[in-house]
Amino acid sequence: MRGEALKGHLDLLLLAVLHRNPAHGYAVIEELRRLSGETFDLPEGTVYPALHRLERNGMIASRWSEESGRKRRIYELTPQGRKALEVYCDEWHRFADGVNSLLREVNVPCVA
Amino acid sequence: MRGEALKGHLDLLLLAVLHRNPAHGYAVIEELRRLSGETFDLPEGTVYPALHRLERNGMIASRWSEESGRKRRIYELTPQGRKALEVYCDEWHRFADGVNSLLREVNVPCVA
DNA sequence: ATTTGATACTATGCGATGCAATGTATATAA
DNA sequence: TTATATACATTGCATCGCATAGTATCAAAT
Repeated sequence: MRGEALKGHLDLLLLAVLHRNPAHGYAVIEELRRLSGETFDLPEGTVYPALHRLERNGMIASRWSEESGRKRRIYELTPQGRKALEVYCDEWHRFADGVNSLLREVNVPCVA
Repeated sequence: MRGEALKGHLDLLLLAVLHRNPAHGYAVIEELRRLSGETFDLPEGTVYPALHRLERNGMIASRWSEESGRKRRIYELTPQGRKALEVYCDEWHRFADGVNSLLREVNVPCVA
């Protein structure tokens, strides 16, 4: 997966994962990989800064957790984040419909 | 449509439009709007530099055309561009499948 | 005849973003 | 005790969409 493909859709993915369950950063990465069918295997340098940004913007909130001596920062959606997720989800569908519509119209010869 | 959503997918869209027919920049913008169901209404500042970049990378080739006194730069796919289009198209489908898979799994409440 | 709007291209620079790279620290298994 | 997986954080680069600004032509409206 080329990196640029993700741009502008990462927030949707992260909010979606956290909508399922509150989780810490490392778990988010794993869940993202698992739930996307191994499609998204994001590096920490991508996910951690993005989580910080989402928290800074009030989309998610975090608390420290210490289970079995391990420090983890647990993130969960705020009400605002829940709303944003719906908006992003709508935008995603309109975007995907637009691309698919175009590809259908021009009859692009995909390998798949 | 948020700008960032487009990132990393613009080349696919442009190559797809030019796969249908050779066209000049302005026409590409109109075709893109029309064929996407009015979803993509891209500014010139987005499309022209992108076309230049695609030409620089050997994906498309251009020639000047002067019909009815109007100077236009007509772009068309190169063989390399045709190949890249197939690759991008594959990547798009994997990407979209990944996102849709995730959204399904987490049961995101889209408005739509 | 002149203004307006659509057509058509070019170039510059900003802001946002994904991520490679690097560093720290702990738990567990070999 | 060495290695591996877990877990977090930060810095800076490269890329990219696009706002902005500028030039020029043609058609239609005033």
